[in-house]
Formats: sequence, C-alpha cells, structure tokens
Amino acid sequence: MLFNHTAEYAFRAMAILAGEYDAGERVRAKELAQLAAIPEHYISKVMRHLVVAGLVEALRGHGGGFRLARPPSAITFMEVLDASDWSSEDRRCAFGFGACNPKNPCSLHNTWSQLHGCVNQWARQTTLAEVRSLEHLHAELASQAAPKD
Amino acid sequence: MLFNHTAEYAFRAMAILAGEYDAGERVRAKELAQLAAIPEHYISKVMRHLVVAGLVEALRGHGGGFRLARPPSAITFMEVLDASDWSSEDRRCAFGFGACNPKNPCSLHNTWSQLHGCVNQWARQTTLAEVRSLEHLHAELASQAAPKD
DNA sequence: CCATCAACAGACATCGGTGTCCGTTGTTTT
DNA sequence: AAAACAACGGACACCGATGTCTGTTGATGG
Repeated sequence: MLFNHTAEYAFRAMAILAGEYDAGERVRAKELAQLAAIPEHYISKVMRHLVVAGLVEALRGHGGGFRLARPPSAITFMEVLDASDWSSEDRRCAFGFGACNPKNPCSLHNTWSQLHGCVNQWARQTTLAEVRSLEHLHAELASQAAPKD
Repeated sequence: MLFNHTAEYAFRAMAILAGEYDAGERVRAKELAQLAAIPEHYISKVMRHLVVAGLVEALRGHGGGFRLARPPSAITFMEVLDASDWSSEDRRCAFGFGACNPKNPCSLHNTWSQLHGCVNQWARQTTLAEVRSLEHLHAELASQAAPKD
C-alpha cells in the first residue's frame, strides 16, 4: 500500500546515490542492487526510469555506473515518484464514483482531497537531502554513543 | 498507489451504506455494486471482509442486504483499511533496508515516519460521517436550484 | 412445506506488476 | 584492434491481486 515495489526500490537507490554524491563516485548496478536490496536483475528497469527522467546520470563501460544528475537537495521525492510510477491515474480521486471532479465532487471527494494534499505536500517538500547515508549514520552512532533525537 | 482496488471498493461501499444509515434501509449486494461501481461478482469478497470485521451487518434471504453495524460517526477510515487490506506488512518502514526499526533506523526512516504519521492521523480521525451521500448532495444541489419542501 | 431471495463460500480464470534472462550497444583499457 | 566492462533493451516467466462463475446455506413469504 502507499507505494509499490518499484517506487520503493527507486527511493532506496536514490538514497544510496545521495550518500555517494559528495564523493563524486559512480555506483554500478550490481553494487547498487546489493546496497539497496533490489533484485539484481530488476534494478536495470528501475534505474532506466530515473535516467530518462533526468534525475540520474548513467555512464557505460569501464568505470561506469550511476550518479545523481543534481545535488540531493535539488531532487524532491515527488520527482522520484513521477519518474518511477505515479501515473496521472493515481492522482485522480481514489474514491471517485465514475466521473468525479472539483465541480461535481463525489461524496468522498473532500475526504480524499485532505489525504491527497497531505501526501502531495510531503512529496514536494521532501528532498534527498533529508536522507542520511548509512555510512554517515553508522559513523555518527559509532563516534557518539549517546543518541540525540 | 496509496490504496489498492479492494480498499477503494470498500470505501465506496461504506460511503453508500453511510448515506442509507439514517433511513435504516438494507442495501443488496447487486444494488450496492452498481451504486459504488464495484464489479458485481467481486463485491461479495469486499463485503465479507467488512462483515467479519464487524463494521457491516449482513442479512440473508428475503429483504436481506447490508447495513452499517454502527453509526457512520463511529467508523473510522482506519477501520475500513484494516478490514479490507492494510496488513502489518504495509506499515513497516516502506523504505526499510532490511531490518529497520526506531532503534536502528535506516537512512530513510525519518522521512518515512513523517509521511506515515500524516496518513495514519488522517485515517484515524476521518469517519464515515465526513461522507456526504450522493442523495444528500443531489438533494442539496436541487434545492439550491429550485427550493421546495 | 415449498419457492424465492440473497448472502456465503470456494474453485477457477485473468491480468498487470514483478522478477529473470540474454543478447546488444557504447566506453574504457590494454 | 581486441578484450573487458557496464548500461541498455526487450522477450519471457511468475505470482498475487483482481475478477468470474457456480453451487450452498440461511431467511422470508405464501
């Protein structure tokens, strides 16, 4: 529910790439699949969407791999969703009885709008900069044994 | 995305039943299927879940049909989700890299929590009382155009 | 008691998302 | 130029959610 597997994979892959962005390193598909827990033979399709959408740069051949096309702070979760899956179909009033639009709302339209607005706002405002790489997280936990929260 | 078909059907069916609640009328499956735009032969399964969960009362035989087991204001959307689909699987950190829990959060955990909290709050606070039946809506629109009664 | 109604229950078919496989294309190294 | 590398691209298999069909059970009316 909420997101399908493909979108989830995309988020995880982007999170890894965001962690590597400062180092400027490219990450190969096989490596990325392991780090992000994505089926090794499926990641190809996931990444393709992200590359076509212009969120990720791909380079073939020796030394090739994937890299964010922009700084993490310039990539919103909405863009990742758009790239991977969220078709316009998914944005319609999920409760719509047949034809449902703001001018002729169905009986669930208002309720739906509240939820949809909430999710939309989250997706638009959250960027990959919010993500902390596993490396950073582990390093932090290791260096300071006291949690903050 | 967000919700699957079964959950959507459940919401629509409950919306119809909520509109009929005051009248005390039972609605037959075939009728309900047409009103809520649910495949006629599939509605049986959808309703079964809602009946088992105790949200809907079913009566067989002549004059039978479905009816809300409680007033619309006493049924939250979360209950409908629980009844139809939302397994505990769906509540885990959707971005989780393998084992992910509050004590050992993944790099996407915080971000996920924000969205999850938002959706949870919506589902818990919204009840079927928020729903306006098509009848009421149509009646209102009609009365605005040509008031009578 | 019988006929009718309508929910119940499960077997089966279908479809789309997911996952696998393999050959192709483009890049780098030797 | 050849070989190694790694993303690209499509064909195909798989599986669970969805949808269909048919018979059964329980309730009501005559």
